[in-house]
Amino acid sequence: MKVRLPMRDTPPPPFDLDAFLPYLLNQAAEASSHAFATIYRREYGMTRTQWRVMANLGKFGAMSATEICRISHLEKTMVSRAVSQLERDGHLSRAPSPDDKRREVLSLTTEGRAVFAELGARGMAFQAELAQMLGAARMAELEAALRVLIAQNRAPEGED
Amino acid sequence: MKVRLPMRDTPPPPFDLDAFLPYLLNQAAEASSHAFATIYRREYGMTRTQWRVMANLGKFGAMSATEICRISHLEKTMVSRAVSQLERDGHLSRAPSPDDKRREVLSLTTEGRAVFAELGARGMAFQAELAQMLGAARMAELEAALRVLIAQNRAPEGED
DNA sequence: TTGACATTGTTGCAATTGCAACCAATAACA
DNA sequence: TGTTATTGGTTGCAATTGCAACAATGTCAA
Repeated sequence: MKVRLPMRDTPPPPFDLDAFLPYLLNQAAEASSHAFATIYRREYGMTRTQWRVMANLGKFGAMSATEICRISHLEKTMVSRAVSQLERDGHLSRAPSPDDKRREVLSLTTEGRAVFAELGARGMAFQAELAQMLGAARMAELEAALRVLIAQNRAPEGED
Repeated sequence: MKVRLPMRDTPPPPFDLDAFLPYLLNQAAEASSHAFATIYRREYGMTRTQWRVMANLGKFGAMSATEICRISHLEKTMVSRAVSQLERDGHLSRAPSPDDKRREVLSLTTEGRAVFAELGARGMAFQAELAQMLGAARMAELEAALRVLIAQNRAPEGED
């Protein structure tokens, strides 16, 4: 049986990066996104930012760049450039807002919607694969935990 | 009771970026790392890569840059530069490997170990806060799920 | 031994990023 | 009104990134 011996001080447990949650999250994010990122990069010539802009327009319909910024938590510079490229590639079109001449209403073109439909379908298939790795219960738990972390740690609107 | 009506085709469920696991993981990673990143950036003038290099040297002791690359999954260019900066700032020192004149054995200086001890302690405190947000059970579940995703999705050594 | 190939770490360079400055349009308000 | 502040979006520029090329060293078989 264990006896409590007198000791000067307990050595502090060493920090282990490989068990540090932000690091694990980052590694999991990179690993899990890799295969899908390859699809929209190689097959559609899109960057991650372009894909996110398209995904938001695909889900929510027409909206302005600033709204996309708020929803997607992307820098407005990146959104501006992604929009230009998506427009150049015929995936979206801009329309001046009638009531506010500063705004531009962005919406997917027919071709953009087609690309979104394809990528969306493949995204859901991909997600199904991930769900299979974990099992449905674990997957749901994971999603819930991630939402807690996001809600509690998200920087409050333009901090830092 | 629901009756199966004849229909042309069921509308496919739309893709929702906000429920896409890679996206959620990325958002959770960014949100959860933000506060801690601020610490090593602002208080120690270190980048994320520098912190990771230091964390690995702190845990494993002396090792070469290439070994750090393998462990941390960082590009060798970034490691090379991070090492230069850490050396410039007195956090680590290089020693030529006696048996292989190409290699350099890297190790933290006394000062580097002190910084690692401080940051490590704060990292563990930070992790404890995160654990409190989720509860111990959820936290353990989360970690397990992340390890599964990493193991199953990690690109097999220099793919792409 | 030599010659082909692999490995370690650095650097050149082009592409990406992000902050700040900017322009134009609108809102707020004295 | 006129004046000032705010907002939507773009662009300049400096810093960061990452791939490819590189020099130096090491390995191994002919």
